[in-house]
Amino acid sequence: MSLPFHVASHLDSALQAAANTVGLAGRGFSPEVRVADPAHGDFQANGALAFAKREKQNPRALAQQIVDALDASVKADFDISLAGPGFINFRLKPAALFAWLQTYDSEEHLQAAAAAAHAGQTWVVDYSSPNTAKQMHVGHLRSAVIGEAICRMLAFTGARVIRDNHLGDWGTQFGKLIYGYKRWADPAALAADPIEELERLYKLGHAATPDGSPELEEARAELVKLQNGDPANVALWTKFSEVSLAAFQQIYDRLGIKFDHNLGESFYNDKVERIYRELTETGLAQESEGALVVFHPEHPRFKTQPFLIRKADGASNYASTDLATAAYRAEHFKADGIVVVTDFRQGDHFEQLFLTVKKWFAAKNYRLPELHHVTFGAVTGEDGKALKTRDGGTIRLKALLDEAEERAFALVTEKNAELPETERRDIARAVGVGAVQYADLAQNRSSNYVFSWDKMLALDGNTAPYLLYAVARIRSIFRKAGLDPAHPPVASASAPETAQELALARKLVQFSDAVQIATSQLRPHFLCLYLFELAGAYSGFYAADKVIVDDPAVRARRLLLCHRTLIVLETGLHLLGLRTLERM
RNA sequence: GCACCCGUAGCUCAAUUGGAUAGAGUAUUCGGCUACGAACCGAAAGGUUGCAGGUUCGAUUCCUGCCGGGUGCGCCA
Repeated sequence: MSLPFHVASHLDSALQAAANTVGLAGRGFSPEVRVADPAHGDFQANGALAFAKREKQNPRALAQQIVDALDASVKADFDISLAGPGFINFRLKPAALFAWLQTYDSEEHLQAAAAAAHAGQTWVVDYSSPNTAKQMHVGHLRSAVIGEAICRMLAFTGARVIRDNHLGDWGTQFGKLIYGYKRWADPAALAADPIEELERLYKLGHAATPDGSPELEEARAELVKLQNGDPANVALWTKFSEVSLAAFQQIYDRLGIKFDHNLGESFYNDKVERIYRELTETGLAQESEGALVVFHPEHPRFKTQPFLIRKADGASNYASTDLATAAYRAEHFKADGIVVVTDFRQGDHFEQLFLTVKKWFAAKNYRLPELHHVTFGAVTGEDGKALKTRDGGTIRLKALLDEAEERAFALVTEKNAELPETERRDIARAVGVGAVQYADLAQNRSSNYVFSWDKMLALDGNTAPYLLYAVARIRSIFRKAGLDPAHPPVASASAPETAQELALARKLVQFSDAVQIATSQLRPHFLCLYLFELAGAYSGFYAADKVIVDDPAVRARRLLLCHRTLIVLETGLHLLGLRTLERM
């Protein structure tokens, strides 16, 4: 007996087949299988209700018919019952739970099983995307953290993932920066903290070039020289990009992020002529007040709110480069899916962009990838307002991560003073940064996110420390028993028996469902919620059932559960971008 | 003015997209370490899901109208 990885879709197919044998084929019956409240079962099928309503049948009788026709293997694996107006409830029998746990016995095997979802597909994920010559601040956190988790989930489910950092590395601000740089650059400061110095020079340049001033004309001239390939200005611009990327990478290293490409706006600067030409010749774009714009007549708002793709002065803007970017990703990377992770305020822009891309690609007969704008809400302080430092300044990402590590270090030292300092520092890095990442991922990304040190570093509740603690406790059992968790002695293990063993096993089997829903909706919080529930089931099991007991059969049975919990927790946390620990 | 997001227990959040008695954590009150990490576990209590209608076997979810908060709407990205 062996169950497929994704039990819910297995049940879905079985129910569909059963429905076909009782004459429902081709009549739009859908089983609607989902994870159930434990009070009712492990999985439930709701499809009989909707179908019976539409066909004016008795839903309960219909459900009974379908259940009767189910394949014998399904009846062998599940206790099946009808409830209420026509719910079909499925509860996995212990032997079936055991079979599943035996099969999925490592991170590699879990991944191999999950890889069917996006096998053979290429997905480009555009996230983080800071502006060069500027510090990364707290506003950049969510895109980086959510984007990386999405990359990992897509890769885990079989996709070839291309991580593309769409840098803001082009535009009018560089004229002012070069203007400031040429007058006031401090070589020592530039060597010590280049971004800090570039920000200072930009502010000076900006202040020195007010609207209508001759200084502003000079700054514009610097920009034109840059755009025309002036060697000195191009060299400066290149230097700005290089030092910026080096600084960004220090942040990315701490967050476990490594981009495949840094194709910023500058990369698309020379690829916009084609956009103007093709959108004009397909009739999508039109001249309006000297600019080139796209209207969408079928849209209530975009029929009058234009999508401006070329400014009246002939210059490109981010609509033009984003259109070129979509084409490049579709053609050069052969993307099946494109995900752009930015805050919700850019919703209008991407809605217009995607509408335009769909019409443009259709008109030219280009293959259209799936297009997803993954949005998220603002990060606020506990007062509900934008997160700021005490004196009202912007919180830098580096400072935020430093503080997370310091707070975590104080906690680890308080709880585990006997560990050597180097290990406590290492633990603090994983716990502190992990707490920041997890707090961001654990809540539905569409709402605003209230930033609270105390909540994210709490050791109970849906937090990184709670999950990392569960991992550390499992590893501790193996360590104390002198066992290698990579090779658990579980050959003589048997099916789960106690209430806590069964509850834990049931939760483990639902991992596939959690990955599926989090990935298909590009919402990592579904995975977080699952991992929290799994860790809770493990803690309940841990408190009730001692693992290292004399009875070899009981011991093997419980070690198997410990081991499978360990791999699922670690796999899940790695998918979220967190590092897991041996001790904490 | 038009549009989008949010509004759920005192607080911070879930609710698998229309399913069963709306769930967790926290705070409060009890109980549990001579068992592998008590950084834990168990229990109690806490709700007119912003308000008012509507759709149907069933609504936190969909529709309409209000009320609050946030955000966006031609040459920044």
